[in-house]
Amino acid sequence: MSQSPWQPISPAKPARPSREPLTRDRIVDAAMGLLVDQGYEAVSMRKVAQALGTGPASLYAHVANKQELDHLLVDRAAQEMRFPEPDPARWQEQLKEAMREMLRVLRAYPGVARAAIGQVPLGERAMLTTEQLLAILKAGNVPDQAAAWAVDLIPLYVTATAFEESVQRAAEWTEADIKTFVADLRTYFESLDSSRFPLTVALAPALTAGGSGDERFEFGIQIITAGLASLAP
Amino acid sequence: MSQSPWQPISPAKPARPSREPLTRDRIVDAAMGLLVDQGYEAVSMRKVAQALGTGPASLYAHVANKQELDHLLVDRAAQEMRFPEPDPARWQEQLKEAMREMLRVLRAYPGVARAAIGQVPLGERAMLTTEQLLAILKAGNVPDQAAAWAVDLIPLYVTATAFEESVQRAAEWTEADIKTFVADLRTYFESLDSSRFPLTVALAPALTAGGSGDERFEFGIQIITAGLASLAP
DNA sequence: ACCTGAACACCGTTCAAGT
DNA sequence: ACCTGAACACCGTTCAAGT
Repeated sequence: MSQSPWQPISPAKPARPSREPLTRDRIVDAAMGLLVDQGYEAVSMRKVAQALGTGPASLYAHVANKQELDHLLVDRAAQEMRFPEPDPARWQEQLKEAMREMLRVLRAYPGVARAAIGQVPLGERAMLTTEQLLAILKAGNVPDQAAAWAVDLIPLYVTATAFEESVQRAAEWTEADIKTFVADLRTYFESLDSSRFPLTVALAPALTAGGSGDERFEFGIQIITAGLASLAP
Repeated sequence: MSQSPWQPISPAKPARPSREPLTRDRIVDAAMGLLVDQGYEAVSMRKVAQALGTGPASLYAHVANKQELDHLLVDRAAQEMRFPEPDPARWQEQLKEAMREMLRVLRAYPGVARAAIGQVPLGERAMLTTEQLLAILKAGNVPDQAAAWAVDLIPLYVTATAFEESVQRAAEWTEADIKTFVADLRTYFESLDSSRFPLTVALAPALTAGGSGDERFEFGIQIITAGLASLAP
């Protein structure tokens, strides 16, 4: 080492703001960091800029606007999804595995679902997930038009599910809070006027079952898979 | 007329703010008015207050917060939904009719879907729609647990669909803008590297078909109905 | 009890000015 | 070309003070 280790040649810097130039990637990194440990609400242009030691205006040289940043977050998450190799003999189970994988990643980044909802996924990585879903559907002989609409329906369902969960998470509910809420809800349903709400009263236990969300989700992907299978020759 | 027509007995008022007392209903009326002619983004506590000739703080005596106002808007819309009388012989078609009716109303109040997404519908009118959906499913002999989860899945799908549409509407796209966008999208899909995106390229026409949304929605409700039917004995 | 003005702690985005 | 400070036009919510 010919160079002094305790003092670089370039002039001293204000310690904090590492003077690496701003890039799209650094902005997305910072935004993802905020999202993971403070939730989607914390992902504002101002807070992202602050995390990078600069002002909000600086971001606009690299990102068109907040919406584009949202798109980039979704694409970053899509990157982590891993789908099975299409196998015609197992396509229905594989479709379910793919949907579970999508939900797994959306749960790992709570808040990404909020950025993704109602968004046409045109990022490169998001489009690769579409391609892979199409491959599984084609392996199952689902007709082209049905497959095309299915790759719209599937992310819509999975994202909406993750979004619902993230709303609860944002309220910082613990497992116990949810349990209490579900129990209260059941009592409330049972207490309704049974001449006006006969089925809500009678089905109160079923309506409040599957609180964790996993069973509900399994039901949903079962419905979608069975519905698609009914269209395959 | 014993009273001077040009000067009421009570002291002159600034013409605009009719001094009817604030009520929940008046607040929801004003919010709904804003939502209908300026979109969901215009529904802020401040703008609603302004429309009522008062300040934002005044609303908090009648409405807990913005979230509760959102719930009230959803319930107001739910009130307009009309469902068919359950008929065991026609339950599948009736279920589709019910979903079309839900979408019809959500489209009539563009923006309500944004307030409804990820929200457990606990308003009285919203719960009546749940009750009526349950009735149709029970007419079809769908098992209790499946029916219970279905009344979660169905509004989730319909609301997510309406939400997607409302995002486009909020961007103030005309019919022609959408046509152009879809055409560009198709060209884009076709131009992709077909070794990485073989199916996206091959299915480009199918992926961009059904731009109006009606065909896509019919596909979705067909999938859901068929999936549920597969669970009925 | 209901209403209000003013304040607090935030947003996204733009723009002229700097380097 | 990239970055910045300051400003613009907004948010939801709270609170002490009024009637």
